[in-house]
Parts: sequence; structure tokens; C-alpha cells
Amino acid sequence: MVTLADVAQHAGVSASTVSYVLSGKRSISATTRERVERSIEQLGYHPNAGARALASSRSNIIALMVPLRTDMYVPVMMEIAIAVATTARTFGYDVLLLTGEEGPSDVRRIEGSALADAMILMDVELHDDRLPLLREARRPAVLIGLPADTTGLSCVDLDFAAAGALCAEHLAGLGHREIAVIGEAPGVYERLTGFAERTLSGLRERSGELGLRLLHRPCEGSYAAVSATVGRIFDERPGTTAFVVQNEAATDPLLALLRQHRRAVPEDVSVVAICPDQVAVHASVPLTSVAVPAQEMGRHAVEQVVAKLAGRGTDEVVLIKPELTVRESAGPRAVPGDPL
Amino acid sequence: MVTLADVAQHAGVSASTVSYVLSGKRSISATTRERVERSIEQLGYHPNAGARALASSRSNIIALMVPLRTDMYVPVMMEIAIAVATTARTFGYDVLLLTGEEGPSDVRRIEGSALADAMILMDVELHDDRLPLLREARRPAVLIGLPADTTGLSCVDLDFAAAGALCAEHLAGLGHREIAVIGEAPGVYERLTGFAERTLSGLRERSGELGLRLLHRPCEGSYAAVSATVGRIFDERPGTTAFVVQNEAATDPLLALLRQHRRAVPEDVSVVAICPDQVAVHASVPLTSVAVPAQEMGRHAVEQVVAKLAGRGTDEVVLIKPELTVRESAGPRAVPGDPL
DNA sequence: CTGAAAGCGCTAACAT
DNA sequence: ATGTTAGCGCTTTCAG
Repeated sequence: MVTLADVAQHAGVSASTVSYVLSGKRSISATTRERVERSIEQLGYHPNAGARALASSRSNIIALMVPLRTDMYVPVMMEIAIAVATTARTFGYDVLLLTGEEGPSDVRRIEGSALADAMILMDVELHDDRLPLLREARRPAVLIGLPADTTGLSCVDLDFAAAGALCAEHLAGLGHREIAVIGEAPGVYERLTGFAERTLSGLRERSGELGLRLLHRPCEGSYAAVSATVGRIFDERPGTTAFVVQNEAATDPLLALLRQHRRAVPEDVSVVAICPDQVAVHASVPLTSVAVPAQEMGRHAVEQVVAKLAGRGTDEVVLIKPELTVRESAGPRAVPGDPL
Repeated sequence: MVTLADVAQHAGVSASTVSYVLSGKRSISATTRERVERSIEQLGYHPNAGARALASSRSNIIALMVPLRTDMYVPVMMEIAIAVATTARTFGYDVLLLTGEEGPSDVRRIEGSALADAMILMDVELHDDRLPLLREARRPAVLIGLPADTTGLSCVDLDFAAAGALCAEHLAGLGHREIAVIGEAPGVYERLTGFAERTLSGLRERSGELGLRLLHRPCEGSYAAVSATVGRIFDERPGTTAFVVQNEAATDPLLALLRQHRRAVPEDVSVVAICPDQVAVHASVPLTSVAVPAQEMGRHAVEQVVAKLAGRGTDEVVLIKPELTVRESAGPRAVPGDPL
């Protein structure tokens, strides 16, 4: 194993010089720097992570807690996780993957062992156990998601309320008056993750302003569940001409069912989705959608964490502005008695 | 920050005693053990990870390299990653998430910095750059997937050839004679990940033995691509009565298209999928399928890694035996002229 | 601009 | 069964 001392000897300088070449924390003459760098190269030196962490009390590791329940919008989770990992490397950090299974004690463990310099938490619940601990912690934390009380915490999330409003506006602009919302599975609402409710309230508020009638139904992602929900919606509100879907798993079944019901999309019914772009693009009818910007969220989270670790940066709630992409699933409302 | 010395003082013992209580590497009298444990509890002590790694040259971290391309069978990846993380914790290890973006140099970095004690690599290509490095490495590595040359390497994977054979057998047993295989996207074959080819060869071999006619078409996951592929298959082989799908994204489009073509599943056409159970269960017709046992693969990989780290365990290729679950998408071949 | 040296908190001989 | 102590490899004062 090659150590700093080996490099120092090989380059004919002292250990501290090598260390400073590496950290750039004091000025080094061009010649020594080059000599040291050559030695590092030649010997294939890599600083020992443990020693470095011990001496500097910085591990250069960011802990990422992902939700254990593997049932829900898994692709987004993975996308965020990967975005976090790649962005972190960009700043010289590695990422530790925690499942949050151990709950608050996991936070304590990381904090106590100094395994990570900071934490990023995904899919935080409105009243999460871990929040009090995070507020007390000496190490910075950033949440992806928005808890009920954000004081003393940094958060990054899509502005779901604005996303809801955007959907309402888009459909109103196309002349629609009766809209049905197919939401996340009931479990999501029960877990109080918040984002589903925020979407809904944005949707409701703007619908009110625009004079739209709204019907909301939570719905499991299975084909059967979507089928039942859609049937019910058409029974209760036969005049429904547009759907807003916020449930990755339900989009494909919804499109299939509309086809089965002999409703053309977008001629007879319009559909606007809130989902990752990938899902929207691959659907049987490319979906007009508001994207859940997974990559951007991961990147933002890391940037905030790094800023805090550098002393800059404060507690901050970043709500990413939603953008609606027009594809092929939403069009003008069919005017009764006007068969085109 | 609470240190080992603090605990020692509080408990009235020496530092080494505390260390040994923690590691169990030498016998401690019940009374001192209890005293020490109480002190640890009271002070909320957590061993410093860096110091421990430095002194013991073991970080208790396993590096997991996941593929960066976020386009392919992402849900399985996430499931494996989570299984790895939870299983690892079970053995006292944490998991470092690497994207493999940096390729071989990432392996060198981890190896050189002693950041992790071992590595697990997912989605390894047949002739992966990183394999030579892994063979030379002092630290154990386990692959999830099967490269061309496995000498000096431990691997865990589903026995895809057997999975292919199993599909052929099941369909043959139901009386089918002409089978079409909808495969992964062409890119997957080009990347030479191997598993798709292995499935195909198992499928071909057993089909030969059982006298089945086989048609194979790689296929993108988009609705349009599946549509084109299915159309082509029915043109070229109108007698096709069964499909084998190995492409998560294609299953739903396939079912929708068959419906559109007025072919009932399973009465007119049978479908057998090779995909995670979750996908099979949630499809519009619950799919008879061979599961990709993500959890089991993750668990096995960690167990092998831990065994190697403990000195037990050798290089070994574990091929998990596939299991076919009968659901509702495959049935007896419709006999022409027998309208039931 | 560079060196020397004192730890960082823990483990693992080596003692007893 | 327990204590003493010498490092592990690096960062960072303190000196020059």
C-alpha cells in the first residue's frame, strides 16, 4: 500500500508538503508541486480514506436515506439516487446508501460515528421521526420532499401546488370544464407524504378561480383498480372531458381503458399527467405532462449540502418551478353537436 | 463527541477493555461487560468510523456499483440495491453507492483509498474493463451478472438459460407449437450483457428438443415499437399462439396490442414473461412468469462478499434456479376448428 | 515556501 | 481477565 510518506520520500519532500499539494491549502512552488504530482502518479497513490477522515474529521461522504418501501414510484427514487451520486462525485463526495429501515437510530449512528459529513433524506413524511434529530445534529441535512414544519431544515422539492395549478390552467385553456383527478394510492395519502395533497390543493384553488368542476379519486396502480375508478368517474360525472393523473403506475392502464371505452385521446378526452418525463414519453399516447424533475432535485440537494458544508448556504426551501410539456394527450374540448 | 476513552473512564476500565467489549475478540467478565455497556448506553457512544478503519484497516463498507444508464430495467436495479443495503446492515456493513461512471478508475480509487472492504458490481458486461482490475485486487468482489470469463471471480445471477428452457417447456406442455420471443431492446444485445443471449439459447435449445418453432425479435419498450414488432410477427408467423417476453417495458404494450388485435389472453394467445414479480402481478392480465429474483440476488451477493471477508468462501458462480409462477396469461393452445 | 511533530480515536500486539 | 502502548496514515499547527 502506497502512503503519503512514500510519496514524500519519492519526491524528496516532507509529508506535509505532499498533503498541501493535495489540499491546496497553502502555496507550493510550481517545481515541487510538479515533482510531487509526478510521484503520486508514478506510485499510484490514493489517500487513505480512514486516516484522512480521522485527521480532518471529514469523511467526504454524504449519506443518502432512501425509503425502504420498494412499492412506490421506484423509478424516480432510483433516478434521484443516481443524480445524487453523480453530482456528489463532482464535488469530491461519495454517497452512502441507507434504507432508513432503522429510523431515527440510523441518523444517530451516522452522526455519532462521523461516517458521513451530511445527510440527504428522500420521501420524508410530514411528521417524520427523524426531523427533530436532524435539527439538533451538528451535520447538515437536506430533505427531498417537504415536511409539515421546515424550520431549521433545508428542503428541495417540486412545487406540486404550482404543478396542480398548471394542469388546471392548461385544461381550462383548452376549454375543459369538468375534470377528474386520478391520484396516488390511498396508502400514499395515509402516509402523509404531503406532495399528493399539495398537488390537489393547487388543482382545487386554480380550478375554483377558473370555474372548473373537479372530482378527485385516489387509486391503486393496478389495472383493475384504475378500471373501477374510471368507471365510477364516468358514472358520477358523465360530462368529464379531461383527466389529471398523478400516479405513475396508473397512466398506462388509464390510456388502455379509455381506448376500451371508445374514447379517443385527445379528441374525446384529454389526459394530463404529473410524472417523470420517461413515463410520459413511453406511454401509448405520449402524455402532455408536468415532469417530476428527479435529476434536478438530486442535483439541488447535493449542491445545498455542499454549500452548507463549505460554510456558505443556509436553511432554505427550494421549490422547483414546474413545467408543462405539451405532447399528444391533451386537446381542445370536443364541443357537443360539433362532430368536427 | 464521545470517544472510547470517555467510555473507559466512565466505566473505570482501560480503553482496550472497551474495545474488546465491542469486538468480542477476547473474553470479558460479565460484570465489566455490563458496566461498559451501561456507560456506552449512557454516554451515547458510537465508535468513530475513520479511526476504526485506520486502526483495523477495515471500513465495514461494501461498495456497490450500479449502472449509470438509468434507462434499463431500473426497478430491478433499485430492488437489488435495496436488498444489498439491508442485507449488508445485517452483517454490520454499510453500502457505498457508486455509479461506475468513472469506470476502472473508480475501482482503483476504492481499492487505493481503502474506502470499502469489498465491491459488488451490477450489470457487468461480458468483457468489462473492470474485471482485470478486480481479479488483481486485494479486496473481494462479487458480480451480479455473468461475464464471459468468470475465472477468479464470484458471480450471482439468475440461470437465464434455464429460465428460457422453463418457458419453452411450459408452453409446449400447453400444446403450443409456434412461439414468438419479444426480447430486450437492441441496445441491450449490443452491450453484450449476456443475460438476454443466455435466455435465448436456453429457449432455443429446449424448443429444438420439444419441436417448437421459435421466432425472436429484439424490441424497444415503447408502444410504437412493440406494435410494429407484434404486427411483423403475426405477418411472418400467422400460426403464432404464444409469446415469451423478456422486456419489462414491453409487457403492458403487448397486452394492450393483443387486445386491440382481438386476441384474447390466454384463450387465443398465451403470454409468458421473464420479469420481476411486481411487474407480472400488476399487468392488465396477471402474467404467468419467471421471476427475476432481485432480492435474492442482492442477498446472495452480500452473503458471498461477507463470507470472503471472513476468510471463508471462495470464488463461486451461483446461478439461481428459475421458478415459473402460473398466473392468468398462459393457457392451452386453441385448437383450430374447436370453438370450445 | 517548506519541515517537524503533535495528535485524531481506535485496534491489537505485548504484558501481566 | 484486564491494562499498557505502539502504531494506523493523514492533517495541521508551530517553526523557520
